[in-house]
Amino acid sequence: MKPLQDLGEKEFIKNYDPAIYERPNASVDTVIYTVFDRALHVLLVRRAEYPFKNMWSLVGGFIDIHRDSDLESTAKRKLYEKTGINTPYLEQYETIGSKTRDPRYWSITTVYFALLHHSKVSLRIGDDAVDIKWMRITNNSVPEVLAFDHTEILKSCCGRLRNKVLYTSLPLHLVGTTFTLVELQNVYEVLLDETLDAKSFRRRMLSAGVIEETGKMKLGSRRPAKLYRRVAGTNTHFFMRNIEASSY
Amino acid sequence: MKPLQDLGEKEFIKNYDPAIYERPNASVDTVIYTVFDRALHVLLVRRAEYPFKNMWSLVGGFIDIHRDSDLESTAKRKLYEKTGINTPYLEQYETIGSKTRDPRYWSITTVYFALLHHSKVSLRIGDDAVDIKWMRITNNSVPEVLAFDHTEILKSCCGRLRNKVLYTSLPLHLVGTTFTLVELQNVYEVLLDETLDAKSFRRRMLSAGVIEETGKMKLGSRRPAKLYRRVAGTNTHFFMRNIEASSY
DNA sequence: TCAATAGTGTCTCTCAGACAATATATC
DNA sequence: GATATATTGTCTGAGAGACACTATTGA
Repeated sequence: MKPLQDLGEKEFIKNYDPAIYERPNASVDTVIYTVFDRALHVLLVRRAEYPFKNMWSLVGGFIDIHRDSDLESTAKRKLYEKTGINTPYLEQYETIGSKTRDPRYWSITTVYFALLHHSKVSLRIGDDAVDIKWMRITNNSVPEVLAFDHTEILKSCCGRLRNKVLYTSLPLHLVGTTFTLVELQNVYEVLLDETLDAKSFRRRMLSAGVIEETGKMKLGSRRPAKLYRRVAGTNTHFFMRNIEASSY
Repeated sequence: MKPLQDLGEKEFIKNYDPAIYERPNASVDTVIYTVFDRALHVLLVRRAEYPFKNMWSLVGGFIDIHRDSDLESTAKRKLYEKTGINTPYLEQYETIGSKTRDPRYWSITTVYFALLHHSKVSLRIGDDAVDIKWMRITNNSVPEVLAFDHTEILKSCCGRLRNKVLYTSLPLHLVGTTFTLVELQNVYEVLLDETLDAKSFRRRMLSAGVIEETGKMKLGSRRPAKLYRRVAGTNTHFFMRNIEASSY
């Protein structure tokens, strides 16, 4: 006869009652970025309920252990509810967990950030919010006090984004499916809050092998500009050298 | 009289019963790295209980909402239990959460990695393990199947470490409090699995301003070598250019 | 033809790689 | 002095910045 302390794995799991331990509450928040009007914007919702009722917060919510198969599913579900977008660029940023960040309980949130082109978005308020808006972020400062620790999270996440722009092709996800190099450069400039040299910028992007000509031109300004697209199947490019931003 | 649906924040929180929602179970795992015998090593413990009883796993455990004030506290507590070290270099790597990664429940784990010099460590088995060991990692391959999804986590974490070594001064946390440049170079070489040019390496490290001479020498080989230390109060240095590893 | 915007030519600078050369200890 | 290890000198090359220059359109 097996001793009690060695019931075997299946038996152990069957008898395991998770409710006997007090556990933190887990949620997911996503910093949804887009660029328009020559500025970085973040999607915020105004909370419908306590705590922090009526305050603006990041887009997020609890993990629904029946609907969500993994963490990213939670992020995508909430993001889809608010924007109607299914497959944005989504990257896990960090996880914050502490006894004090939520007045109700020991709380964990895993923060993602999403990059998307605003043209694809149709904003929906949903049932956990009373309002939704794009908040303009200027000079890396967040002009509004958000619910929970979201102000802090947003600030550090913007720092991370800004930093990654120095050595990656991430901003490709903030322009449309086709774009001119000037448009792409503008996005880089907005994120870095700094003007870039056109020649260096184009050399860098074109030699990275992440974009290709569509053969079409964008008209409407003076000289028409070549339209590019992302090369299908390429991942984010990591440059060997940073953009040497003057203010760093 | 206030309507029921607007009791106010304090009242709302007082009446909030977290147990009515089914929640994921949250834990923290830490990939504890050190370098000796010209190889990267990771600390593993052999699990005392189901699930995955007797299998090797990363150092980790549940968040104790009464003892741990935040996520990093959990990581530090478990790390201290196993190594006796209080203040290693600790960096959050990623958070994995899914319905399937733990056979018992929807499970989340936040993964940290720690860098330390093995001389400071005194291994202790603790009460959730039956054994503990440094596992040698060769050529970025993990030679053992670990509990849960820890094999996968360890592999990707090693990739991240290796990558960060190309553009940061992280390996400073893998050498002793004083060290020679040759020792530091050796650690870089082990992590990158590649020999580096001494002149380039020294130029890079010395111009970064993160190390300083102690004035002492390390004897014992042929020509004595200058001993350096980390400059107090400096953070990890991010180089503007990567080490141009030949195999990438 | 002019103004505006797109796009190029080309010089310099910095820092990584390559590798020969030098320095300082023990034997 | 021979040898092993630490450390330096210096040339080359890639890719970033600077900036003047050319190209292509609409008005």
